[in-house]
Order: sequence, then structure tokens, then C-alpha cells
Amino acid sequence: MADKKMVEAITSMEEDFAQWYTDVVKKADLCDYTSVKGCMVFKPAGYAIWELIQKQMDARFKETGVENVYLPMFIPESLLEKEKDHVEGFAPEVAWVTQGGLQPLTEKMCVRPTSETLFCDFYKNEVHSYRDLPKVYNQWCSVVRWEKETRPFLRSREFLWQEGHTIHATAEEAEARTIQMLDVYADFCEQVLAMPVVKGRKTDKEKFAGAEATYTIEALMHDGKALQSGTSHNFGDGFAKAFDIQYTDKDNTLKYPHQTSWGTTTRLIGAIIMVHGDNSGLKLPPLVAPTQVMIIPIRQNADGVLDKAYAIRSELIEKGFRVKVDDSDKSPGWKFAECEMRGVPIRIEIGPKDIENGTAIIARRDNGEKFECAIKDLAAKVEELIPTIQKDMLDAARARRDSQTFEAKTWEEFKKTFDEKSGFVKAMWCGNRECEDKIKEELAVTSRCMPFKQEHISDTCVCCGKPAAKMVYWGRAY
RNA sequence: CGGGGUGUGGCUCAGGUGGUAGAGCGCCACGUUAGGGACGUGGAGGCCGCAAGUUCAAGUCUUGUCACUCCGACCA
Repeated sequence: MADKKMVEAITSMEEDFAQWYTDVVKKADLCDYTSVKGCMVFKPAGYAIWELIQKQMDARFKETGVENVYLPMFIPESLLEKEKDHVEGFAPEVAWVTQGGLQPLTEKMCVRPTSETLFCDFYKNEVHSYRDLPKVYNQWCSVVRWEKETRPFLRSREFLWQEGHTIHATAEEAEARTIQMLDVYADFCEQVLAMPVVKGRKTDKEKFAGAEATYTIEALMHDGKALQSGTSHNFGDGFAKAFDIQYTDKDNTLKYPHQTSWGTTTRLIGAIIMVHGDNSGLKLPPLVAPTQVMIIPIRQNADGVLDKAYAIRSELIEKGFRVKVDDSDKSPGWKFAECEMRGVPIRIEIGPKDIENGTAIIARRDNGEKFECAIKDLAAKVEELIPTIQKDMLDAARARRDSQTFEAKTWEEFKKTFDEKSGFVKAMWCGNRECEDKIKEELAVTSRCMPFKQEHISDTCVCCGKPAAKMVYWGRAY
């Protein structure tokens, strides 16, 4: 009976992964649709996850010397058009403002799809001497891209993100910063989101509009599809030249500075859902769980039960955990299910019998384990469990990712793997765009990245058979 | 932007051949319950996505439009 109701609530991921995702988003109460297509309400449960991501990522940024700024949301058309590749990449998906109040504007402005051009316009006035460099800025904001197809967290027309924009005296320094921020992202994903990622470089076909090099972290979702989870770009001096940004160096000559940008978005929430979730709902890594421990009183009207629950809550909050007591008048079974759908890492059940025995029940969301614990030891147990769960979730996600990562030496093997399986396929590539195009056309597969950790799978390109240049992670992507 | 599907109380849906709207769940009140989505009684809630058209009459037929959703293309 209970099982039947659960099945009705959340479609199983084996049956229909897309529907499962939508069901989890709804049942975990993360967001809601609005009257504007592709724009969503972040409900408290969803926004709180974003706040935890922001807080912890921002702290990591600042350890590397990043300073936060805020630039306008409007970009005049003339500014957007200054860098040719950039405008070509973004023009098809920008939203335009053509009227101010009752008057038409003399120049239309787009709502930022990304802020490279605004930062360039700003740096032009800010940077004159080698003494002004580097600038290592970041902003937390939202951007707008008029997507045709939208999905909660994965692709919306307005989304929240952070965009770092830095400017340096030398190419070496810019490249070092580009890689440094990619490392920050990868480390954040693994340590905070318990999500393993592959670090690597994008092929020219997949790189950012206007970039010299794009680096990416690629994660694998439960259904074997890849999700680009963060990118870091090295622009070289291309933007500086387009925007005429120059500085006087120590040797008293004018030089073009080198720039980078790097971003992660609320898509990370989608990644958390699809990396960790199961058929009971969301599974949150403790470090980004708005509620880490939910205490569920059993027979809460019985003498002393609620008081005990509140006392445990106080003790755990004192220790620094995010804790709630579900003292609503729902039945315990309902509260258990609700707790699971919302992904709360630890559940504590306490009722009259427990209180009599001086114990409580602890249930782990990540692996379903349920065991008894003395009430006096609860705080210590939770303190031990939070990092354990965090680590176990990363291990489990890594094991699953590895089990969905394959190798292919020949075209037949490559095609067969994608026909029969879903995941990353490591295969060699000659470096030619034609092979990349052919692979995409015939298998609907794209190059995810050329990983930093190169392996030698074979001597020849998996597509054309010519000598191989790089090992590439291939996959179907979100 | 191309192809498919769906729009009827908050949610899931029922409403042959046109005749003025229903159920379950949820919600509210009261009571009984309580260790894996409890139960009883009573109650509130709908210009049937929107706009034209056909008709004495449209949830139902026609056209358009918008939204959601799935599959592609594009993208974080």
C-alpha cells in the first residue's frame, strides 16, 4: 500500500527518467513554474540549496583573491557587437529592451546573456598601468538567454549564476588563473556536492564564443548523460583588442592585457538531483542540505515527546547543524516519506518507547540504514555521520560514474557501446572537426572534453582511423 | 525552430452522437488516531488555457493563439 502510493508520487527513473526528474523537482518542492515561459520561482527548499552553494563557493573564491562586484543588467547593442565571435554566439538568444517608459530608445539594449562586454567596457577605464593588474572580479547575478526548450534548473530563460572576469598582464598569468578556477570548481563539486567531475579542455567546436580556450568540468548523471557543470575560459588578448584595452608595462610600452572568465549556475542543483537522487526523491549531500537533520516525533501528543524532540534539536543546533522538528499533525509515515522526497540526509525518530529506553532511531537517507542510538550519544553520532554521509555519497557517485564509463578502440566498438549503453566513452580522436561532426550526426554524441589526464586507448582516431592526437570523453549531453 | 503529446477546482483525471460540470486526492473545521504516506463527519473551492467562428445553445465542432511536456537542433 505504501509502495503503491510512492510509485504514484514519483515515476521511477528506470521507467521514464525525464518524468522522474520533473516529479522529484516538484515533490521536493524546489521550484514552481510562472506565467513567463522558462522563468521559474525558486521556492524556499530550492533557493536554500543555492544559498548554501553560493556561500561555500564564494568563500573558496575569496581564498584565491577574488573580489565581488556588480555590473548592470543592460548591454547597449553597440557594446555587445564589438567582439565578432562573441556576438555571433549570443545574438540568437538575447532578449532586447527597445523602449524606456513611453519613449522608444535611441539604441536598443539587451539583457545580459553574460557580461564579458560590460567587464571589458569597465576595464577599459580601470586599467592603464601594469600596477592596475591583475583584477580578479566576480559577480553573482542572473542572466537571460532566450532558450527555445526549457527545463527547471537545467535550462531556463533566466538563471542565477556567478561569473568571474579577470584581467592580467601576461598570457601565462591568465592561463594559470583559468586553470586555477577550474580546479576550484572541480574541488567544490567533489567536496561539497559529492559529485565527481572530469576536468578537461573543450574542442574548438565546443568552446565558448570569443574564447581562445575553454576548460570544463563534466559530470555524469544517473541516466548516463553528461552535464557540463562549470566552464573556465581563457580569452587571450582577443577581447582586449576588440575593446581597445591597453596598459603601459614596466618597459614603458603599450600592451594588451589577457582576460579570463568562468561560471557556474543553478544548473548545479539539477546536477545534484540527477547524480544523487533515487526513486524516493532527492538525496542531498549534507553540506548543501538546508535541513541536515529532521526530527520526527512519534505520538507527539504523548507526554514529553515533543519536549524531548525540541531538546534534541537545541543540542544539535548548538553543535552547528541545521535541524528541524516536524511537529505538524501529519502521520509519522507521511513525515518519513516527505523527509525522503526532500532529501534530508539524517532523520531521527523519537517516541514514548524510545524515551523510556533512553534511545532514538536514526535513519540515513543516502543508504537507507536505520539503527538505534542512545539519546545522550545523538549529537556525537550526528557529528560523525555528517562527514561520513558526505564521503559515502561521493564514493557512491564515483563508483556509478566509473561503472558508466567505457572505452572504444574502433568505430564498430564505439557505435555499439552507444547503441547498447549510456555513459561516457573514452576514445581517441585525430583532432579534425569533420570527425567530430560525423560522430554527432550519426550517434548524437558530442565531445565532452579532452581530459587533462590523458590515457592511451589506441593509436588511431575512433572515427577516421588516422593517427590519434587526443583521448576524448564522448557522451550524450544535457 | 522542426516533429509528437497535453490543457476541465491546488493536483491527477472523467465528462459517446453539442443542452449550461463530476470523482479521487489535497485544502479548511471538529473529533478520534499515531513506529512507513491514518480515519470519521461537515465545509469551501471551476467564466472548462485564451481569442475568434459555427449554432437557439460550445468543455464538447472549426480556426487561430498561448502555455506545459517529450524527441531533435541550439545552448550553462
